[in-house]
Amino acid sequence: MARMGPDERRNAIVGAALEVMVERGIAATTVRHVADRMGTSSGLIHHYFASMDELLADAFERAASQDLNVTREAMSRNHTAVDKLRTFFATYARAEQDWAFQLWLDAWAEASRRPQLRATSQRLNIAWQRLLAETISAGVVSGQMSCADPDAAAWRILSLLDGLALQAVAHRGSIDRSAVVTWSVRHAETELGLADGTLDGSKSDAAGHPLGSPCNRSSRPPGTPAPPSRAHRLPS
Amino acid sequence: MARMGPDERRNAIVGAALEVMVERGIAATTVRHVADRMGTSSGLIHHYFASMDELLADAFERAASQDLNVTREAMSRNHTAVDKLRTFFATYARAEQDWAFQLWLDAWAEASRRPQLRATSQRLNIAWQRLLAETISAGVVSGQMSCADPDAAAWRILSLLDGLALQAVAHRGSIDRSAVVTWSVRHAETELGLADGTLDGSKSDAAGHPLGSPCNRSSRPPGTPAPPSRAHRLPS
DNA sequence: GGGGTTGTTGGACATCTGCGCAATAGCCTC
DNA sequence: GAGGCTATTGCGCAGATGTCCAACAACCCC
Repeated sequence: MARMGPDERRNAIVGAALEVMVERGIAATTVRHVADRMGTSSGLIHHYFASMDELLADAFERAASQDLNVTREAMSRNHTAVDKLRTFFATYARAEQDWAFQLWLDAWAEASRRPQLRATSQRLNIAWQRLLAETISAGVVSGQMSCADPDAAAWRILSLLDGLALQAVAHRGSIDRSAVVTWSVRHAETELGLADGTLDGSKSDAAGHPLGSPCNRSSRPPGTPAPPSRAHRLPS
Repeated sequence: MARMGPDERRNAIVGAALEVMVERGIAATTVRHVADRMGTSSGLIHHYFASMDELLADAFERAASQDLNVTREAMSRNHTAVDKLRTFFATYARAEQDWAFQLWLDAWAEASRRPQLRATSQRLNIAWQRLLAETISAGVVSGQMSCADPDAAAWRILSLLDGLALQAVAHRGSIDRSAVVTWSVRHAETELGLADGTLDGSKSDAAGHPLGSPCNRSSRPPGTPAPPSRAHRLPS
């Protein structure tokens, strides 16, 4: 209906697609659902996106890169590698927000059959790993931590986090949710030669950024005005 | 065409479904594909399975429980907990066979929207964890290894394995395939207070079962006569 | 061999899929 | 206000989807 400029419209489409993807899953998201969500025709979507794969990849990128940027920015406010790592675990969203991590699950599964989505999810996964690896490297240089292979350690820390979150999200009840982060933190401490408790979230002595809760990023699915409405669509 | 008894036919359907699931992914498997694969009509499938969810769950169960049983059986041929663990890593298939692990990826992603599939994948995931946990417990009792919480350690070891395999399968090239098992083994050794190299696969001193390669289970997708054909359908 | 049981067929049903295209409607410039 | 640019429509296309059901055919028992 409302006539928009190309950038604005593209943005609106990506936003609507993201909402649908959160509700129905990446695999079940269709052009018509996205169009209905925006209140426009389905032809419009194909005017801006050459294929469904491209749209899904762009929408996933928005959700995932936003999470990454929030964490990256929060970490940049810390000065020492240990503080940065503590912030990393404190702001790590995937493990805490089902809708965001379910998106990752969908992306990993779909990756083998949607080239553009795979490229995006791989790029972002590597970005997460590099963020960790660079922090670890800095910590080694500064002498705060010890690690023979920061690159490998980063993959292990991230993979344990993902593997545990996977169980918590896909199989509710198998693993206590708090254990996902607790265990990952403990593993990181061991891996990096840090004393037990060094990376625990409670002692957030970093700069005075107002992190009320451990989850500081967009705590609701995109476009969802209030949490209750999501409970309808995604009954736990 | 050929008239079969109920058990035989149900079995044939599950087998055909599994082939299609491996080729096209769980989400893209349809009744007609399965029927075509068997050379029968599509109506026949619904005569034996009330819904698609039920069929997918049964087929996934066959693939996953077979892998579990092979590993369990191989481990039972060892006498010490350390030997059992070594066999566990040596026969762990998910990390090595893309088609099997891709099935797990699909199942985890689909779990939130297919109740029966979720129940099955959760049950089997827990079975894997218990297999590990019980072995660790036995090792602690025998004094071979030390571990304050075998149950939690089992989840961590399994999750790191899954998290690493996830990257190797979904994002080919991110992680060296051999690192998936190597890193997991090292982590398990640290977690259980074992000396480095204790769980390495090369020193397979167990009973004389003919394990030519580290992968001892069904090394090809179900129903696939030769590996080359899979390369066509699942280009790496 | 006849009759009943039951595995199997093949298509109907309504709905959905990604994609493309002519026609339309809104906005900006002159 | 006229003209042109372009965002947007609305439907068509060819095919796929899960589910259901009356009809058919193969088998076994009597």
